[in-house]
Amino acid sequence: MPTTLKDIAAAAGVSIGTVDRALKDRGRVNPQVAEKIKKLAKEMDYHPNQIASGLVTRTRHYKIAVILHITQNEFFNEIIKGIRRAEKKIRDYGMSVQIYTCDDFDEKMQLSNIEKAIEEKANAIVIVPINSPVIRKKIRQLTCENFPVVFLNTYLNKVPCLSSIHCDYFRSGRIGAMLVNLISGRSGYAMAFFPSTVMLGNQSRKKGCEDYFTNTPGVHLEKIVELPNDPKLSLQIMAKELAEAPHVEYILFCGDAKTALSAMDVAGRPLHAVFYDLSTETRHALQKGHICAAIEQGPEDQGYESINILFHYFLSKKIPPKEILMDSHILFKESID
Amino acid sequence: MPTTLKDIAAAAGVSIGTVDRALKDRGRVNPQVAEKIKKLAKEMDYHPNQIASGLVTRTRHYKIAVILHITQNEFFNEIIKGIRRAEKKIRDYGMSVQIYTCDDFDEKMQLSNIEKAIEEKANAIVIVPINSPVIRKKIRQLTCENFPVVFLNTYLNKVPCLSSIHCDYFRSGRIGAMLVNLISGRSGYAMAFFPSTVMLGNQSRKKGCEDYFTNTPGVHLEKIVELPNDPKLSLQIMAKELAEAPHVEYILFCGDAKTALSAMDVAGRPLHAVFYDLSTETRHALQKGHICAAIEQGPEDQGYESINILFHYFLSKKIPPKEILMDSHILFKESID
DNA sequence: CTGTTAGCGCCTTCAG
DNA sequence: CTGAAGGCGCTAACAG
Repeated sequence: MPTTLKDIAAAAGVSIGTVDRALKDRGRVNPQVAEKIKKLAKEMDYHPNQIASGLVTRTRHYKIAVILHITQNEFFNEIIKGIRRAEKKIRDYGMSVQIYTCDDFDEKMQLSNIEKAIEEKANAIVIVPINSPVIRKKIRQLTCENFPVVFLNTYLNKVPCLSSIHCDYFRSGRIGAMLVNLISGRSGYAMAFFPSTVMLGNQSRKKGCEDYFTNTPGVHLEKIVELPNDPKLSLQIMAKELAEAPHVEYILFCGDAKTALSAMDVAGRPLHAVFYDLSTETRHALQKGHICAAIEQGPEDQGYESINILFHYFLSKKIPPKEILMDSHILFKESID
Repeated sequence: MPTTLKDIAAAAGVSIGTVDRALKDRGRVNPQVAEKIKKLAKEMDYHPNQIASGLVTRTRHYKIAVILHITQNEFFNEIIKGIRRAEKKIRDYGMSVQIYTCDDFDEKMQLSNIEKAIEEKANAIVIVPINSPVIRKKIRQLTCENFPVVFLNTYLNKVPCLSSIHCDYFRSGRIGAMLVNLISGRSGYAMAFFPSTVMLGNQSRKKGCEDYFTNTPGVHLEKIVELPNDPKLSLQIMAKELAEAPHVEYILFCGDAKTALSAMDVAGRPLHAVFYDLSTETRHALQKGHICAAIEQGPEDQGYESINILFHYFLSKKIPPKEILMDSHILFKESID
């Protein structure tokens, strides 16, 4: 049977109140007594019972604000799924989650969402930060005031935060490149289409991709095309690029799957593709053999983990790692049938 | 703020005790009152607070016995890691885990371990069952007596249990086959080496592999070789098979990685291989490019989940799914650098 | 500086 | 059939 505060109190000949204060460094306790208690706790292998603490924590009603950078898309629906799963768990501990959505990449709106969250007494913020001066300044300020901010899915350069959760973009870029090389049989021509590098994660992924191709023989990477956030425009650009480079047979794509599938259709020639993320479309395309592989970047896990670290932070003042990298998973048709 | 029993009691004008009895169907409560309470609970969106229940459950000291089929190996060390992780979590709830190891595939010893566990008042068993009549009979009997038994990593045909946790062997077989086909550039000759089909999971994996090759053009599968549990003997067999089929360039392997790497070395010609599981050796071989890919079959998750379902079973009488399939993950050099 | 106690939500036992 | 009360381990407020 695990040791409790009561056990230690009995062993030390003091009250549980004193033991609690000593172990949690809440002061107001004779240093020598505290020393003795701490030693005893170690000897008796004491670990605080988290669920009992949880019952107490419940009365404090911690609120977590989740601030997105867009209204929604399929990738973020997955992230939200993870957030909801975490929410279910932390509810028993009296913690709650409030999600603030945003017109796509509207920095002013994101800023006002931050302010609204603070007004509404949020105790922490999970944010998909838009890379703009106002947002950067605001978050710097919050972190300075010791307000916990967690970056989700992407991050900001030189802006401090409690923790930053995202996939390993660089590695993800290398994996994508490797897969294209593999499906090509290590020859021929490939083209990569990546989203705007305004989001820093995308820069990193691009670098990973470049790193692989410059260091590995095999398929030749014709170019990396950066696509805008607008689907129609993206489709045009993609179609044009593919038309202008008829020797390209292999594609690495990150963005809205529907767009890419249309562009491939328009191209009117067999194209072998690797897609990032596993939207419904991507899943179907994979099943039907329209694309060769997909790289899933753990959106659900990211969402869950962003809430989970704040849960532990509130429950036991546990400082999370500065950066948490989630795994990417490689999927083929055979993985999902 | 989430609804509590107290809230419902107040709303219904009865005591907490009555509400509790009504909602948990513990009887001894006026049917009409019970009806009213249940309706109220639904309306007020009541969900029992798991951590509060946990504090109470603590006094019951549930014990889970984990019964392995071997002393240890690297794959099972990972499984045990997952079990330990789960143990940490359930300790607060007054539950404990005791692991019983076994001389390799010694059915008599496994049987006596089961009996020992029962004697020592285990409330549930997680077992990697050896496929032998005595074990099958014993487990059938236990399940008949409503004693919770969970199969871990493998299962027994027509032997009922509370739940069975393992990877999707058939799919895992298909994925391995697909990877070999992919790395071969869809031509040439391959050979597969699988462990003894005494463990039913291995049968399934083999079938998945055969299924893929009979339905997919590309590399030709020369044969599937079943390896014994003995490393030295395995090495001999593997070396012999590879020597007798000098045209074979591609290998799919499941078993002790060191054995396979030695055999590949002995063969003295370039061989491109896909290995199951991610032992230290496999990881190194992957990093150094000695093998092309690995398929990780989630041992850590399996271990964790086996304990976790019993945790929920004890905490809230939640019946787990009959079968829980864990994901396999595909790994290349780029996934682990 | 230290001890005592109420209470978090739930479950169980014991009275009524 | 129903209510009251104690207790799980921990925290915090208060009394000493």
